This record gives sequence, structure tokens and C-alpha cells, in this order.
Amino acid sequence: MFQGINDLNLDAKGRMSLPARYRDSIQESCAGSLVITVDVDRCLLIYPQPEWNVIQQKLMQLPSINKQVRRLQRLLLGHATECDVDSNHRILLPPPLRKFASLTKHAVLIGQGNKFELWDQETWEKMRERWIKEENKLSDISEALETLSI
Amino acid sequence: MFQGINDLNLDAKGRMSLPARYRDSIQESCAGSLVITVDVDRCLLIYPQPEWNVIQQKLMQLPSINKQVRRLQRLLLGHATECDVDSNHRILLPPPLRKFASLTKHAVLIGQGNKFELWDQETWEKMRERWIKEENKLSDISEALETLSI
DNA sequence: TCAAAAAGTGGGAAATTGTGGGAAAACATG
DNA sequence: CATGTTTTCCCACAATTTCCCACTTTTTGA
Repeated sequence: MFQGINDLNLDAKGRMSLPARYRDSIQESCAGSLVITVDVDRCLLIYPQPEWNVIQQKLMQLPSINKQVRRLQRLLLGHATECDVDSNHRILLPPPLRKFASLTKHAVLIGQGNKFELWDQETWEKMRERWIKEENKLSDISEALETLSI
Repeated sequence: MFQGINDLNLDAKGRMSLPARYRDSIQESCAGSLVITVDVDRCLLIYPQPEWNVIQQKLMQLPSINKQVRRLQRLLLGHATECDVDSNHRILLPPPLRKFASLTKHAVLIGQGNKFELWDQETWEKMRERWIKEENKLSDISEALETLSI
């Protein structure tokens, strides 16, 4: 179960050092084998391989003649790239994924339960502001949240 | 099981070098014998021969009196071309297929489970932008995706 | 407060991969 | 059948990637 927010830097080769506090749990859950893909909000999703396999199975069982399904398969499956943690606890982010999420140097890694999200820092801060504003404007709550108590 | 995105270049002869990470699995699944055909979204589909045979069977069993079926058969069966991987891990893309997908130099290869999709880079990026926008606008989700959690 | 350990960072060399092009073979044409 | 053109196959070089070492900075604990 991953949670928490981490500011971090990519180096000139596009490598990202994994925060120390997740290392043991990543090692345990996937022996350093991660799968990175994209999200429609323009961040990257980082799954331990076994977690990703579940999602992959679900995606591939869907009928690919359906346009919306096809789109999702192209985005998620189409970008999913296996990345192994190296001997210095780093992962190399593939150039096409880095480009997609506008990742250059300053980044934010967010624990999200079974996965991480990786954002370009500037993008993250803008989006967070926007969500907060919108949340405060909304008068009615979506059905899915009606019974939530936090 | 193919997944992931790869930026690549076609050379002046229309050859495409297969990304190293797929080589073993291609060798294993079809001994370098691939079948390329077209997709209605103006990209090419690349199947390992045995995978293609399954699709071909399915297509041929459909009732060809149906117009939509007939159209699909003409597109898929009609363009299907066998291409072998050469000693340098490249495949030569037949000129008519290259032309169909507007492939010149910069291309994108996308793993899609049992097959690959090959896109002209510019086309791919435009389409991806469009899909993301639509994905963010959609308020209602198709039934097939309702229970999907990623 | 200081020393030791851990974490973060940079970079170089070897190995792998990508690319261009030329020679031989196959094909087409007059 | 001879000649010119296209296609195939293979070699060699260029570029990239991977792997690993070493240094700097930060954290930990006595």
C-alpha cells in the first residue's frame, strides 16, 4: 500500500531515484520489476509488475472492436513499459513516457495505493489548485461519493 | 504479450528495425514470420503469423453477405502481407502499406497484446491528443468499462 | 557535535542496437 | 537472350544504451 508525496529530481539521463521509504516494500512486492504507463491526466502510473498484470488481463479481455475500449487499450497497454530498479535504486524513465508527462527535472511522486503517480512538478501544482477550486464550487456530490465519510 | 511504446525510424528503403526488447518473444512466437495489414484508423497492424491465422479464420467465418463484414474482410484480408525478419532484426514494409499509413520516416510502434500497431508519428500524436480530450470530456462510460478499476 | 552510514548524483566504458550502403541475386523488359 | 532495374542479403560503422564505479550530500545515532 503506497501513500505519501515526494519531491524528487530526474537526472540528465532521465533516471529517478526511488524514495528510500518505499524500497523494501517494492522489493518485496515485485523484486524491483515495475511497469510504467500513462494516465489521461498527463502523469505516469507506476505499478509493481504483479499489480499491473491484473489490470492488463482486464484490459485485454475487453472487446477491442468497441471504440472506447480500443482507445483505452492504446493508451494504457500501448504505453506500458517494464522498468527494473537498478543497483542504485533508480529507474530509467523511457523517453516517450517522459515526453508525454513533460517530465524534465523537478517531479512529484504520489503514492496511490496499489500504484504511484509521477507528475511534472509544475503540472502537479497547477492541477492541484484547479481541483481544489472546482471542489469548492461544486454544490452536488456525485453518487459514487454520497456515502463517503472522511 | 506485447505492450509499450517505441519511437523509431524507417530507413530510405522502408525498413524498420524491431526494438530489441521484443526480439526474443517474436522469435519464439513465430520464428520471425510476421503478417502486416491495415487498420481503419490508418495505422498498420503487425501480427505474429500464428496469431494472424486465428484472426483470419474468424474473419472468414463471418457472413460475407453482410456489407460491414465484407468491408472488413476486404480491408484486413485484402492487405495482409507476410514479412520476414531479416538477419539485422529488421522488416521491410511493403510500399502499398507504407503509403496507406502515410509512413515516411518517423514512426511509432505500439504493443497491443497479441499484435503491434505501427503509426506515422505525427498521426499518432494528433490522435492521442484527441483521445485524451474525449476521455476527459466523457461523462458516461460504456458498459464494457463500468467496473474497470485501474 | 561529530563520525559513520545511507542516500542521491554524475559520469565513463563496454556492450548492444540502429543505420547506411554495397554486392549478389532475382526479376522484368526490350 | 542480353541488359537494365529492383529486391534481397550481408557487412561494417555509428549511435545509443546499459552497467557499474566513485564522489557528494544528507541523515542517523552515539
